[in-house]
Amino acid sequence: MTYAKTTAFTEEQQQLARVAKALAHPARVAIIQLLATKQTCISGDIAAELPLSRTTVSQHLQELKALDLIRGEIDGLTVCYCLNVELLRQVQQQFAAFFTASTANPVCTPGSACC
Amino acid sequence: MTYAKTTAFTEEQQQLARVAKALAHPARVAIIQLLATKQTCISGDIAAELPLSRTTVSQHLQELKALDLIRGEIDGLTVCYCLNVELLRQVQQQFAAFFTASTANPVCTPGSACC
DNA sequence: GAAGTATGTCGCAAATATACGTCATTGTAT
DNA sequence: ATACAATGACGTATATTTGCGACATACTTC
Repeated sequence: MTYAKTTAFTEEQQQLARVAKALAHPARVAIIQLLATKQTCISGDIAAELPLSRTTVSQHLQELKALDLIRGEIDGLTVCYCLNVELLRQVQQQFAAFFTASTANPVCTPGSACC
Repeated sequence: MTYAKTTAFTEEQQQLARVAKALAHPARVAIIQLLATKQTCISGDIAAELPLSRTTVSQHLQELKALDLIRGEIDGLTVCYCLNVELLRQVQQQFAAFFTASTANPVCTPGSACC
């Protein structure tokens, strides 16, 4: 052990990674885009639009719901899923802050003096 | 087989998911943050700051490099990793567009008439 | 050239993600 | 009540990710 491992990951890093993981599958990206544009957001309708089986889509819905990015409302026999717009805006801020911090003041770029 | 699977995932959805997957691990988030702030970006130094073994960090570096989010320059015995700021800005735009489209005009929110 | 250092690749084990069929539950309609 | 529809939970098979030690390579230094 030539190296000392001093710091663990910050809560901020874990939070960003958690949300990124939720978006790390095309189906979940598609689900959010669907919910943003469709008037109806019934579970079965969502599944019908995706090239995956209904149960698989249901799983993806549960993952998004577990992070509270979407909410599900039971309406009789069907379930209506909606975007948690408020949380999505917060997440957007987090990503924006992360990217801005990463690109704002590049001290080390290819060819620069740092290396 | 009650459902017809008409559409596959768009290239846009896959691209966003690909980048999101790169950010879906705290170590990779931490690496990007490190590269953004440190003057030096030598592989070994990066590994020393993370609570992971050197080989594991090397793997995460390769993953980021595969997406061209970071670049590696061999400088004699050491390797200097730098952010691809240009690409990061593009990615930031992609995420911003995605989130904005998702939150801009919420037709279906909990309690609304859509369900 | 011999010794030492920095790095990436390889192989492996464990954990996690993905996809889907089957089933149980719950509500609707006849 | 009986039959049917929509949904999520469960089990399972396969694929991918994660983490790491051992090794190979390449460069530096003596």
